[in-house]
Amino acid sequence: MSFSITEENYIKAIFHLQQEDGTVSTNDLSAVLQTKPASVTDMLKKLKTKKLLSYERYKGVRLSAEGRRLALGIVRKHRLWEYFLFNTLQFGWDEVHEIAEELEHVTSKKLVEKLDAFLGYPRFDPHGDPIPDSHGKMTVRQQLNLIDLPVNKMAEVSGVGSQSSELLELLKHRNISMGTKLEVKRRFSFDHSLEIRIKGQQPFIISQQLAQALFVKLV
Amino acid sequence: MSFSITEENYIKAIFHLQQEDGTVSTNDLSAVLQTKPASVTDMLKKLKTKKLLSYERYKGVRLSAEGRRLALGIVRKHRLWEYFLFNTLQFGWDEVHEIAEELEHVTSKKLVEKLDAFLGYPRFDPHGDPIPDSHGKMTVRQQLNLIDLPVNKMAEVSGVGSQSSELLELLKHRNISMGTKLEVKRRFSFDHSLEIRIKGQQPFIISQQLAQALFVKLV
DNA sequence: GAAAAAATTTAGATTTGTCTAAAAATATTT
DNA sequence: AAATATTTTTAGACAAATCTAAATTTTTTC
Ligand SMILES: [Mn+2]
Ligand SMILES: [Mn+2]
Ligand SMILES: [Mn+2]
Ligand SMILES: [Mn+2]
Repeated sequence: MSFSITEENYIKAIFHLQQEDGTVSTNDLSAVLQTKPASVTDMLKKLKTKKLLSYERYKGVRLSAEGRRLALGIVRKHRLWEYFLFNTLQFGWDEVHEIAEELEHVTSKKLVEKLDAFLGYPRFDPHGDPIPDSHGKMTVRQQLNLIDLPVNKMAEVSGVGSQSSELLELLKHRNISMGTKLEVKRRFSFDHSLEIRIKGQQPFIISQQLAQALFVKLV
Repeated sequence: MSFSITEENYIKAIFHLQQEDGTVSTNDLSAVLQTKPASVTDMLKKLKTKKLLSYERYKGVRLSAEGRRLALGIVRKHRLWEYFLFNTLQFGWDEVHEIAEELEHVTSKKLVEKLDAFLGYPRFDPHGDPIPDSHGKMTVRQQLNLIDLPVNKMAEVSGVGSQSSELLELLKHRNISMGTKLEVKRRFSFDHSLEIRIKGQQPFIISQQLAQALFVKLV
């Protein structure tokens, strides 16, 4: 069976929302996909008949095993293309997501496998998110929210919590990117801001919001 | 203004048919695009209102300057992706066209330019067809149909007249590919077959049909 | 230059994915 | 537990791209 780009976008959105919530509501989907709730309801009925998810009126939705498999395939393509755009074509962090949003729908299975091989079977995309392998398995990275990093422990930036261009703009300005080594020097309880020091630079202060959007792993 | 994948496929098909004919008929388009003539008529009316072509009932169709510009952009993307698939990802000759048929619709302008730079600004795709540059200009290669190559003149394969998998299968079997150096040793008027010799191999005979599907340039 | 054949267009219907407005179900307050 | 608010679904409509069947125009044949 094959699926339209629209159907694929729904399945991927449900997959991501499910990570947080378990079951996914019509309104959440409508917000993420920028469509009206009525349209979401129609599509859910359709995807149910295609056995990609379980759905009962007013009860929310969950992917079936088949739906999950499909979602993982799309996420795999999305993240592999992001890796390609960032590492091979030198795109910026903030530019890759939007383009991958289209590339993820290219259907050739063989293309995905060849691209994966060409890139050297990368395990994480430019935002630090894991890339599912051809069986849908992904490495779970034990990463820590920067806000929880103990003082004076050296750590390395390994992920971001959002791909908004606003966040990525700030990170560029602050000179923080994937792999940046840093430690927390001090915590200010007034506004929960943090003083951090990037290896080899002067310390500076970042907001609570920024710290919550960054993930690190100890080194 | 932006265009749907369907609209882009129509514009590209008209562009290719125009190369041969000048003006393009509804039936020709319907054959190439595998749709009914009635559907083609509907789309032509629509593309006319978008100023991509000139069209009058029963008179056939021609791209406008704007339509031509769009077509060249799509052809550029198609052939760059084919080059990428063939040279970077090691796909076979016969596999790249179908995949490029999808990739050509990815919208990012910056992606095309970065891809072009990464590939080293190639001028010909894996089938020997010229790749338009970012201004829509393409190198016209002075190539010769193999059927017209004089006897005992060394030449190099530079293009194929079709991308059917049947042709490409035969070429693979016969060990002929882009850049193969060969000469015509003899011509048989009975069936217009040719005896050719690939540099460093024993001579063998190819059919008229095959010779007509191959383009060469003198070396 | 009619008549017949072929090409093309029109009319009306269908599928997909969307929308608005209104109704129904569920959740939250008081 | 009623009243109110929120969420979700239904009903009916619409644009895009397609189709079939019938009508029209152009081209070819006699
Ligand atoms: Mn997408
Ligand atoms: Mn990502
Ligand atoms: Mn295409
Ligand atoms: Mn080609």
